[in-house]
Amino acid sequence: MSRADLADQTCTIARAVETIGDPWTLMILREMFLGVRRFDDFQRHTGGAPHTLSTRLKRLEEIGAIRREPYQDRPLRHEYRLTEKGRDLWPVIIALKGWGDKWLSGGNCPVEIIHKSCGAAIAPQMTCPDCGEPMTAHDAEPRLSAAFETERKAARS
Amino acid sequence: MSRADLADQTCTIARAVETIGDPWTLMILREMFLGVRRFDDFQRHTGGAPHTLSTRLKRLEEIGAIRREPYQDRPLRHEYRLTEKGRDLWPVIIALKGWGDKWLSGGNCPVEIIHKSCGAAIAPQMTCPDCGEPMTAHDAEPRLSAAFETERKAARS
DNA sequence: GACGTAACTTCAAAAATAGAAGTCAGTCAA
DNA sequence: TTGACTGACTTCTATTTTTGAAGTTACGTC
Repeated sequence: MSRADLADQTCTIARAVETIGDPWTLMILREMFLGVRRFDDFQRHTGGAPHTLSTRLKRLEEIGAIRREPYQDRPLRHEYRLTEKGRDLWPVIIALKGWGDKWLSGGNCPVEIIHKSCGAAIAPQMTCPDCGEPMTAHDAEPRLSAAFETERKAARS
Repeated sequence: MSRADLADQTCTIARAVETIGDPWTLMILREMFLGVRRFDDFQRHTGGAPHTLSTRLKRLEEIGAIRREPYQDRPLRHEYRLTEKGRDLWPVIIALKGWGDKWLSGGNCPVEIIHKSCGAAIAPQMTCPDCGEPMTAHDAEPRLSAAFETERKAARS
């Protein structure tokens, strides 16, 4: 099975992974949340090869996570901006940052997140929207739909 | 710059991306959070090539996110289990799931998360640990450390 | 009119992935 | 005791992807 076939799976995690779960796409998203919008800046800050970045940006545009907008005529130049769909990826980047800060930082974390409304520098947390308690893997139990369960059991290749 | 060099960056997001930000690693993690522990089951459920999965599992073990443990002698067989470092990746997978459910599901999401302590089927949310409010990209402002800011400006290649 | 800039595209070489087949240490059934 | 089967891989080759350098286009500037 090739990576592209993950998009056909029932599981929405697999689809999300296929769509944005590659290193360079994630790096582009990091940059976008830091306010970067232009091709050359993506290159400078991520270090990715132009072709690689180009394919990723095209893909993100195709799926509607970013849009390409002119910021000047003569010569015509474009910049990339997050759409709502793209901005909704913020928790993914923040979750990666949270893990990186805790386990890979060696003490210093170069980017702080400020919560605008309360002004605190924070590490955002996953919580239960129902009872408001913070959650970790221990507090959660996955429940598969009947159809998905059947599909998984059928997977004997 | 090759993908591996992301590990040397100051930014902890880049490091996290280099470590676990590839499609097959993420798929393995999804499976682990669903309770899968054995090589052949990773193959069946992710569809990844054995060699690809093998390298990813080795890497995850190297960094201490999973450990390989015997579950029987004669013949000796091993299974993979998440360590604390690995379990801490739960928010990453949940964030991907949240986005996938919202934007790619086409209505039905095959896996529900049950919050054990309150019993509700929920979509975990990023919140500010300081004031307890739910957060999105709009509510957050990144603040770069002085050193990191300098490093970024220096990146004119 | 030579140089610079932004946003790419094209190209060849190197690296990674896919899928099939093979390996190894054992169990189980006839 | 031969032969099939299991689980967990490793090896192999063909294909695909990525890298990094160089080229392109359409201007503005000195």
